[in-house]
Amino acid sequence: MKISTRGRYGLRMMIDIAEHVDDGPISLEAIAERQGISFKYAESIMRSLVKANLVKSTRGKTGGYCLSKKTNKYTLEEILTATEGDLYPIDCLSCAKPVCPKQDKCKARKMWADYYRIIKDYFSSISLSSLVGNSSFYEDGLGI
Amino acid sequence: MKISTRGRYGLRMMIDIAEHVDDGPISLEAIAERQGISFKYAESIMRSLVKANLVKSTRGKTGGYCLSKKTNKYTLEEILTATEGDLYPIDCLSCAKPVCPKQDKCKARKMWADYYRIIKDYFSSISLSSLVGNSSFYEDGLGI
DNA sequence: TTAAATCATACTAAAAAGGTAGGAAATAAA
DNA sequence: TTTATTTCCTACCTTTTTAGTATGATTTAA
Repeated sequence: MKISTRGRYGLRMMIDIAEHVDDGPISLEAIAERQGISFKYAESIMRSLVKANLVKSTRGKTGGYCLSKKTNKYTLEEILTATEGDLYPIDCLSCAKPVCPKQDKCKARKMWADYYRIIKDYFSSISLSSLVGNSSFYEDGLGI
Repeated sequence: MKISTRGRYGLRMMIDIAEHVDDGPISLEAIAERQGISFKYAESIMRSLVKANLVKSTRGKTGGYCLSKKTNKYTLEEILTATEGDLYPIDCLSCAKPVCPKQDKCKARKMWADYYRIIKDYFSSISLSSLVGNSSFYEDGLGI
């Protein structure tokens, strides 16, 4: 039930970029430094964020990373999914996984499905912007 | 973010006992057999349930396990905590763990704390009885 | 041309998950 | 009282995942 460091660090890295959004491309070295994450590990997490199109990279000297949209357009759901993988509590809820043979008789399945819906809705309801700066979270909603 | 097999199997074992609550002590062999869990692994999970006082055991011939209270008095929160460990998404929310030095500056902490509250409330609101038999979950509430 | 940045692949170590083995202790029934 | 059947206990093993590292190629502004 724990979230991994990839998810936690990835979110912090996104917050870091968001807080320096006016400084042009942010180098990974700066992000890793500020966040206290090793450069190499941060690099591997950042690649997940790039692949998910959550950040844009520019290579070469003065290169770095910047956001691909406004901070209030990001949900934690997409950030966590990109870094952590899907949010299913159990694999058999995923269409991508083989169907559980006991599915029809399973007494717990609906409970897990409802649980998934709740946490997905929660993370979808929180924008990156609500975690940035001094905004004390929940102050501003998504899309504002 | 995945729940482990201990949590899932533990819950199914509890459901199994609840469904055979009138048959006297239920042997682990019968439970493991019905649930398709290896005897030895089921044994290790069951010990967690016994230690948490969720089930009572009787040893010797004709021994087995039975519930220590009525099925509608169990919440999934206590069953999952017993088998899975605490439900904190991140360790630094736990009093038992060392305090995070960045705690005060952490932009994500409140979000994680709220998340924890939501999932804890969810599991606390669901009784074991609501997963037992043909009751299609949510039909009966806790304490009914 | 070069320094500074990302990109890409592969690898390793530690921890957690998942599961097993063997035997001691208790108890009802023969 | 013996025996079969059950739980209890400790220790161990294997596999998977997590967390992190190493090396070098590629890109690009200065």
